[in-house]
Amino acid sequence: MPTLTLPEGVHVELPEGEPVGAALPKGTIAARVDGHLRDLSFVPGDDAQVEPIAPHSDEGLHLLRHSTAHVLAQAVCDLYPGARYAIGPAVADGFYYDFDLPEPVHAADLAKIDRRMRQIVKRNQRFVREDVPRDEALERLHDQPFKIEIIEGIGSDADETRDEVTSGETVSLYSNDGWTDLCMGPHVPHTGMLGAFKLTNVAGAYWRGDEKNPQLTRVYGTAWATKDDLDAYLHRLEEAERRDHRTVGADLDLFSFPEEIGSGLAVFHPKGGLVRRLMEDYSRRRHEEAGYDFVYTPHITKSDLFEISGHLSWFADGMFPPMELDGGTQYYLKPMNCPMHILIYKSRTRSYRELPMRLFEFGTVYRYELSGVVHGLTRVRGLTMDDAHIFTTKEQVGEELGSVLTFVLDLLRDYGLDDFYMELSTRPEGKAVGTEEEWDEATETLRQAAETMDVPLVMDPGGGAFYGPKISVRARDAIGRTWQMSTIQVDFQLPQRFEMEYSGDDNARHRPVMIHRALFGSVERFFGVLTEHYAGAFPLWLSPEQLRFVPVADRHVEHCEALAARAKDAGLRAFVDDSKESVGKKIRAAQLAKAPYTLVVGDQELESDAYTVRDRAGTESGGVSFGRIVDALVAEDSSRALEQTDFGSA
RNA sequence: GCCGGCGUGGCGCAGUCCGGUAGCGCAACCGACUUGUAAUCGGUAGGUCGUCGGUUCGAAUCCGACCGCCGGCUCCA
Repeated sequence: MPTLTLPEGVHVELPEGEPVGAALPKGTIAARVDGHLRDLSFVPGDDAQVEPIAPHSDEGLHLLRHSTAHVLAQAVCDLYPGARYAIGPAVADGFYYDFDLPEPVHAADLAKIDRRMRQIVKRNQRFVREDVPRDEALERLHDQPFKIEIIEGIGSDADETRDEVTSGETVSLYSNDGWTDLCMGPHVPHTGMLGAFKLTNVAGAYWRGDEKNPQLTRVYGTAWATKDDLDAYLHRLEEAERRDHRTVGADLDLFSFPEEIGSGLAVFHPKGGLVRRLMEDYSRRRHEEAGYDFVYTPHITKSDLFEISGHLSWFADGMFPPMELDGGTQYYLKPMNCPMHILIYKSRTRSYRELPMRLFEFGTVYRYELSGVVHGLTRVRGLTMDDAHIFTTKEQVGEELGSVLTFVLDLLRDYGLDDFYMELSTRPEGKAVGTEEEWDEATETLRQAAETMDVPLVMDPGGGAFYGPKISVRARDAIGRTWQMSTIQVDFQLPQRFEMEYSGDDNARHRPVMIHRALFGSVERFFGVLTEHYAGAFPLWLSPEQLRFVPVADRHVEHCEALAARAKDAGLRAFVDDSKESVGKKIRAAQLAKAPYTLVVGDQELESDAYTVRDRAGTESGGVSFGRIVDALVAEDSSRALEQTDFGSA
């Protein structure tokens, strides 16, 4: 009977034929053996280097979630005889399992499946691994066509799952209580180690992610190391729901999507329009200071333009269908601004002295997004890009990219986002124009610029646009979600397609390089993200309303109006709530409207000219003069502060 | 586009399974109260039940198509 020595000095005896995991110290699941995540029933020998995996670690959670997925499949097979199971991996925050079922599963059925899963958990069923020849596996899973398809694919050149555990000669099966699944493992030792899980929803998903394949039923769940972790996660979900820009947008009267206009086409109401204008105005100001020139271009164009650019051959499906004139000429709504900006460049011959040329436009474009993907303001069919195209010489690209990145991060911070990472997306195989050398060069230029920033960089292989690689800036919001914000792309292709040129100092003609960049991406989407980031409580400089007056009685309205006029003279957005409601009700209305500051004005204030400031948190500060309030708010507004002013307690 | 769910006054919902011509709360409007930091009281008005078609003596309710929304999948220049 060999003995295994774990790093923390724990000795484990290996009973013949028993999984080691069961004998591991409490809180330890599976292990890392010689650098590989392993099922301890297959530890190669007692001289192996074994590190226990903590349940809270990424690997620990992965094991937990994948094992819970097995239990889910087991429960579904019990409850739906004839069910065929496909794949069930761990994913971020949880797991899913895909099934082909004899009858549809509805959200209401999840409770039933959950109960069955908990029975299985209670029985402490061992996860037992067997490595069997392929023929035997095919026989044992003969009524599971998806598993057969996977087994037949194992070991082939296209198979990426192959490693030294799944050799191709044999395949590994994991069984508990007679239910068997094809699986690389590893798993937790037994089902009793699971429990902090919850089935969350049921949805359709294509087999192997291909829309040409049949659609399966996917059951999603979340699983955590402890009940507290699970509760914390569910709480985060609730918090995200509370911040949902679609709800907040309706509650605060910011925007709507009238059905009569069409799917994915937003209208901004006065308050939302004001916030949007404040966002745009600041962006314009900064772009002007950074040397951008503002241009305007039409919304429709003849098909020629997008034939030259290549958009029509790659993205015709994503464009609204053309309008055809009598002569047969086709006009399209523009899905991109770049070709229009290129034509501005091409309107006359250009000199190297004019470069870099930076053309900026809040350009409204239309994209025919599939009906199922339209989502609030974050995925729409009509959107306004804060789009700029920078034309540079080849020599200038590196430096320009560096300053663009600095500019972008700086500006995003002003809007209140400061936790970033960058993603470098490379050539999409089979969906790209230009030579591999050009792509390598453009990618390398981007990488070098990105590496000068003090922000982490991750790779996104194959994620680039058809004309060039891109850097995406991703930002984490107030509750830790990441959003793709700005994109910066280097493009050698469109300058070629449009035969762009400039005269160099050598009196020869040269081809400029083009940088595409959008900071908000889409103004609508950025608006939605900020709404969720702030949960509707925008910082003062972006708030549609800054100071609200609540008169105690009708006789105080006049004084409030006078104060509001003073505030407006100082450049503040002030509002008097003269509705005939109780003070309590008006305070409540101000709070629900996320008014940054509220002043209740009654007889006391008329006499003393000292006010009690109520902020969004409901904190009251008394005895503040109106002059001081105005000065403080003007300062908070102009500094674009993210925190509210502290007036101190009275 | 695909799978599943859903669509009832401005908003949130009940009624739909078991057809018999709509109800609640908030908001709006009117009146009383003139109010001190998160909801004063009373009253009034407002809906061809997403749209079109079908079944039926009769449809919010059953069937079909379309439009739109929600959760995923696929997609995202």
